[in-house]
Amino acid sequence: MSVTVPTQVKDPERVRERRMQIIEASVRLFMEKGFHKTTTREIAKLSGLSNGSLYEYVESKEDVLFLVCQHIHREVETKLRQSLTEEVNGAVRLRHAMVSFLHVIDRMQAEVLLIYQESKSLPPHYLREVLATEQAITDIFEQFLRDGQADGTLEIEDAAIPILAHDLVVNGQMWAFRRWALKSVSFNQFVTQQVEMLMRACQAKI
Amino acid sequence: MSVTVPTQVKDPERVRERRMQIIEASVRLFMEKGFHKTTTREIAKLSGLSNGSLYEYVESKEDVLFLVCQHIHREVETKLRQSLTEEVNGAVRLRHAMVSFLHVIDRMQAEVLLIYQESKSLPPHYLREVLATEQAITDIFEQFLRDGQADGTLEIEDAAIPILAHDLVVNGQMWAFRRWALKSVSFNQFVTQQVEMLMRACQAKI
Amino acid sequence: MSVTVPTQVKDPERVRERRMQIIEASVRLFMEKGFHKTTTREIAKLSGLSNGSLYEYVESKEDVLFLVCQHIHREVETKLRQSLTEEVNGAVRLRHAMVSFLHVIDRMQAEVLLIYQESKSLPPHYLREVLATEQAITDIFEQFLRDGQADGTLEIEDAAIPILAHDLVVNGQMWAFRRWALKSVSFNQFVTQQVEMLMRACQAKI
Amino acid sequence: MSVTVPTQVKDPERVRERRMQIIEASVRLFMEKGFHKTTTREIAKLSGLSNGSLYEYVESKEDVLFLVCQHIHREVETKLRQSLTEEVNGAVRLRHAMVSFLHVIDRMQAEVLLIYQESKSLPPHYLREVLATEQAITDIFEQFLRDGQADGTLEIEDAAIPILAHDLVVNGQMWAFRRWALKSVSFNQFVTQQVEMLMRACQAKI
DNA sequence: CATGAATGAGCATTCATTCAT
DNA sequence: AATGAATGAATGCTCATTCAT
Repeated sequence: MSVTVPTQVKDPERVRERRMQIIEASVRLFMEKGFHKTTTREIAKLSGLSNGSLYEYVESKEDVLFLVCQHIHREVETKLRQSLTEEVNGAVRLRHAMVSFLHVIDRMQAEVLLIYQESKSLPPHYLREVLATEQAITDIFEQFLRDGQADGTLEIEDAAIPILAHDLVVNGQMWAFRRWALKSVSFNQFVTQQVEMLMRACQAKI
Repeated sequence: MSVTVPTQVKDPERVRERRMQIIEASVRLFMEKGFHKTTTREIAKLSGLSNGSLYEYVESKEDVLFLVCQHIHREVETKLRQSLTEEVNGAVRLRHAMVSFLHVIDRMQAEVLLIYQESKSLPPHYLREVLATEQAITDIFEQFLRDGQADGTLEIEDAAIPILAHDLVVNGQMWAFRRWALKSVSFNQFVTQQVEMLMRACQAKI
Repeated sequence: MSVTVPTQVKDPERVRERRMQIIEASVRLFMEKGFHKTTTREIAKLSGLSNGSLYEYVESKEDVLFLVCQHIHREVETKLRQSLTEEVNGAVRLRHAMVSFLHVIDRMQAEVLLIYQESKSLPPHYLREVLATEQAITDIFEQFLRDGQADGTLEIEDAAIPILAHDLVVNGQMWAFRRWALKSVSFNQFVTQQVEMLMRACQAKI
Repeated sequence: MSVTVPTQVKDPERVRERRMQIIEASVRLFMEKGFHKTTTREIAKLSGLSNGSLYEYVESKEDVLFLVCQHIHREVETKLRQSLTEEVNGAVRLRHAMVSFLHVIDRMQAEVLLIYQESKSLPPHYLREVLATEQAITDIFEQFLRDGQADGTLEIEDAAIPILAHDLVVNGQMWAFRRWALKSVSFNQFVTQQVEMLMRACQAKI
């Protein structure tokens, strides 16, 4: 919401465009070699910008990392919210949300992993923002848990809700960051198992 | 198991000693500033070694990171195994294991976080080893799940077991890597909620 | 006199105006941070010009420095000449000139310092011009010394005159470039002492 | 006295040696092209050091400038003090000191000029030190002025003394920083004229 | 075995200047 | 005449690693 990356360039349209190039290039590079092993020269080159131009749209390499994290998070959040339907009751809504979430993560596996691995390299004020977004995603699930609790389709304690919300998110993101261990599990299996597991965990009345 | 870090020094006792110094220094430094922002000079200095000596016990900075990850993992695994009791049935054993695991993670929060954040910087052959240990820890839980399934105290499908084991591990480690979001949750609350949640998820008969 | 700074712009009035903006901005910036640490972007911005426009009125950053030095020198010379009165004899004229000069330097302390510190960064052909102006100022004093020598109110050798003239100028400028050491001396004290000292040095018959 | 430049190297003898190389190279380079236009690469190369080695003996380019200024000042002060003889009275001592000072400046013309032109680029804590040394040199003259005043060989007011001391120093350094204007004056002429002039200014009784 | 000085490739960033619009 | 985005060479500095002593 609040934090923005400064730029020397006045035309906001151009800034958006160029930053998109920068983000796309950086996502690829950071995935391949990580943030630290990627040089600003590589970013510039793959963005189709000159060394100097890169720094017209960004003030530091860390700005690039933030731009990337922010972009990914926005995409995750947007896609997640898009697929949220107005369902009959809390339990069903939660189940749908979880399924949607898993699909988003599957499609954005590499990006989710990137945030997991590199966001710690952000300077504090950017990190705060990224964590806030992470929390915002968690909040979505928290809401559904409360809904289900309220309409009686989920049987959970108040105290459990925030923790459960994090469990939901983390168990979903696991598909990205424990990929190495889940090679033999198909996505469909994963979805089924995780959803059923979580429904049991919340004692869902279907 | 297999992978070892080469050294120039013959006396294995001395190697063990010196590496312990290196590990202790590095854990502190990596926690404070991360792997990339820590210099080998700092590691040497805090280890009480000279720049050159460091490289007698290690061939690269990445060797140090591996030593650190390995050490932490060993400690986690040892502590976890120590606290595993021979309990009556699978469900109870699982519950105890989970509680123990959470205590280990609580005591080693920073170290667990370190592995989460830095292991990606390991060269492939070291990474493989670290992931293998991670899997070994997961396997412990998998075994208890199977035990419980076998003796009927847990009601779970075969296909769910590997995924559930990862859920258990990840939901525990969450205490370390989502610390920022769990500031208002006490450790006891966390333990209670997670354990109960997982028991429900496994449909444990007590 | 001779050297001029090239421009792309035809209308000389506009050139004068814009360059005045450039000079004013640059004086401030050079005083604050020095020539080398001031960027052309800063100059443009504070001048109210765009990056590109700056280069319509100037061909290089060094042109700006020259413009600044020239402007300051002109002001010094003008103010000095304005306050020169037609006095009875050489000694009195010299004394008046010195007093006037010291007042000019006091009022333009920062500017005088700027020339002292930055003119060395001028390209040779500009530097020559600046030194010529510096000499012109010295020449004013030289003339009064000769006048005094001629009318017998100063008792000095021919050979001493050029050196004495420089002494006068330098002992005056000292107020600017040794400010750090003269913190505890008031301007009036300084004037009195320097003037008396120089009168003695020239063996002035009042 | 107080301020020292940090180094990574432990052996103080080696530090002294290497820094001497650095100073000699830098003096040449700074004289030729000025501090800002000299690169650390050039300094390293001419010092016979590698890029990296330079930074074992120095922490920044500005450290080099300080080393250079300090070295020059030390040499000036040493040479000046060496040539100070214990003469009969204040006036004679002052005269001798002035002559010695002028010879030092003549021999170290370029170095004196360097300090005049570049010391402003020093970071504040170094600049303070350099100005302190400059003051120390001035103090030497101040002492002789006081001596002469005390023994009656100089007829000057108390208030005049600090200013006169600065005049002496500045009128001497003029030989270096107004060289361009004194091309036609021989050193001997300069010495004679300046010394006589200053003796008159102090109303010296021989 | 230990030391610590030396190395030099590598990196993020800056900035005077140009030029298409 | 004005604008401001683009350029890219240049620069100060870092740091993992080596190696002579």
